[in-house]
Amino acid sequence: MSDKNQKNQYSNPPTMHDVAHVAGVSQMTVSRVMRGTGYVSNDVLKRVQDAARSIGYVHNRLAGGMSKYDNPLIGVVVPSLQNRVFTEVLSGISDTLNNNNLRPVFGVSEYSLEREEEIVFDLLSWRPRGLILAGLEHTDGLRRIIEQTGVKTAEIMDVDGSAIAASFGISQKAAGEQMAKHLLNKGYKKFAYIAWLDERAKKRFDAFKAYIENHGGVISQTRISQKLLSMKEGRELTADILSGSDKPEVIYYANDDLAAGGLMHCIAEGLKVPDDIALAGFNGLSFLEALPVQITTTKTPRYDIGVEAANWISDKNSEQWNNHIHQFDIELIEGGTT
Amino acid sequence: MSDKNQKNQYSNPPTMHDVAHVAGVSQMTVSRVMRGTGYVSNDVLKRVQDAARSIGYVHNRLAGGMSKYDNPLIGVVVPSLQNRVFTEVLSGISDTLNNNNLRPVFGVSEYSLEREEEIVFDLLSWRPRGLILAGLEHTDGLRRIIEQTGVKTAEIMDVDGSAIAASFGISQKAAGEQMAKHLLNKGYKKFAYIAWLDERAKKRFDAFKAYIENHGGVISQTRISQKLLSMKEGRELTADILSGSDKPEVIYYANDDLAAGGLMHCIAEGLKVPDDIALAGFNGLSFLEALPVQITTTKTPRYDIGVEAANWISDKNSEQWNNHIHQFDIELIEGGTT
DNA sequence: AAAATATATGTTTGCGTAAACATATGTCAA
DNA sequence: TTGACATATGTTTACGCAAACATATATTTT
Repeated sequence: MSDKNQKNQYSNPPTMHDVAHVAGVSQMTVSRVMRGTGYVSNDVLKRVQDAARSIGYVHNRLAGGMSKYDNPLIGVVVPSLQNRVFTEVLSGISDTLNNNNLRPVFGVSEYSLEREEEIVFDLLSWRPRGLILAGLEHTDGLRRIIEQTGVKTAEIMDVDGSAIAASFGISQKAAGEQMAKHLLNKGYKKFAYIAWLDERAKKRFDAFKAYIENHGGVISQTRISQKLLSMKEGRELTADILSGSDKPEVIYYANDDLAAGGLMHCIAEGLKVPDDIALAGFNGLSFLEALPVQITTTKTPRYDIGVEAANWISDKNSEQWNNHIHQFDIELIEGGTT
Repeated sequence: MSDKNQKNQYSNPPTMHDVAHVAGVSQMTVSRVMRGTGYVSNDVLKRVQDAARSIGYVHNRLAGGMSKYDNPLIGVVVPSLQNRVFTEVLSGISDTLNNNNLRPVFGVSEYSLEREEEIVFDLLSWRPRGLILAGLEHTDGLRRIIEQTGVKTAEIMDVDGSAIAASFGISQKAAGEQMAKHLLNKGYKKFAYIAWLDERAKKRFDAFKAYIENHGGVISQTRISQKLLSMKEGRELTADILSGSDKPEVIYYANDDLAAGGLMHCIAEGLKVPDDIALAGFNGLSFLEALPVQITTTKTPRYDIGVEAANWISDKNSEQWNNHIHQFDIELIEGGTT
């Protein structure tokens, strides 16, 4: 007699039929209770809930919604979990989906479009109600399968390009131009740039560079790495740039971590920011406020982008919003000593 | 003639039968191709793949694995996505699950055990193969449902306590003691502590405090906040502590962000670290390396914890490892100027 | 008091797949 | 030449649930 795993006489794991039997109702009534739809009397409601609890029944969502792309699941693919920007967007997405009783299923593309396509293909096997992708650049195969399956898809971070259905983000182009304009107005003419190969950073810099060069400025040095950079590399590359004889007046960084690293170099070397050298970052991460010197940066509404995208995906009546572009405002934060 | 027999015009969305018809094979053969199991000739393999692509078929995992808790899905619940520690663990989990062809389904508990239970209940409705939870503290209801369903569960971050099946993390107690010992050896006697109400930080501090007080030291001030703290609050609370007359020799922080905030205060005020005031953090986040002064901290293998937990969950033959505790080594990093 | 409506529950059926089993052909050693 | 085994494919069936529809009982309206 191996009743070791046997919780009771019912099937293991228990099904709605088992619950129905215990509660003395039909399986369909149990289904109604579990989903909270249709008419159920208070008496039956309680009996079913008690029965379910007593035999350890857990609702099985795989069985019912087998055919349609309409499960309370949202596929989410981001390039990386190591980058604060994406985890903040994710946080907004996660919170919002929670409020709408949806679960995110995640994938990380590692900044590879091919990987992204693979992951999306895999995620679609769960017939999710929607999909959230980063950026507007995707493989043809990915676009095709999205069109064929008709999954509702939101693209986040970037709005400079054409969306599959809806995009939520900022104009990278506008951000680059705005920063260029601001720094030129401050009287700076000679710039350096530190970044890594990122699609959105590139869009930003292209706009930045064009504006600078069209208005009498010059970008005298650039350091563009193939691999992901963080604060530490920001410090090193800044040291590298400032060690030469051709010193810039400003260094523009692809993100705040790099810029903060640059600031650390300046502090360690006793350089005054922005008098000896001005620094500009991107994102407006909150930790900047804790630094001894406020770095100039562009504040982006990362959490809100996640919230809005998730809300759009959750909204059953938003199909008509197709080809919708939700461009978020950015704010240039001026540097200075705090 | 019922139109059921006339599946010549393919259903929308397409099914394995549709693919089978196009490829001229049986549905079962398509199933074998999709899952890459059993025997399939190269000729058929290619025909099926082409057929699937041509009609835009996407594998449907909801249909087959309807009954068992054995879907290629892992439920993951973390307290927060705003805390770098968890996103790094998540990163390890995500990478490893990817390698094992498993997908994470996420939930965020917001440091609430009740919320955690709700989320787990919801995640189980997808019949995941496994579950990864943070910490060893859970509600009774959660423990019960895990036992009843028999889902393989890994608990991460902490090993000071008893695990449901397996735990992967560090000994918070040992970390607190190690730091206490180190600082006492350095000759410090008077300590302050800055933290927020976190289960694991509390375990650490309890051990830290006990050791300090049993060895002639004193904790003269503490600042314990109810809400999440970051670098900025670290700076403010440090200013607060140092503004009084009863100045400590060392401040121990619950994490590196707080400690870095403290360092920023010292830099802004021209205080020498560690001569005027010593600072100790926890985690060993990589950004510390970029700071002008290396803060003393405890380095924890966050990514690796995620990797190992995910590996254990992925391993079909790891059931026998029940009641397995995987305690990771920690490393005390001494501060100093870099 | 009959009809209309709201509320509450049950019955039948099919969703798309994979397990279990059945069948067929090819290959190789004795 | 036999049969043992590897390879390749097909058939039947059950999985657990929810949609569609049917029925039954209360409650309200006319």
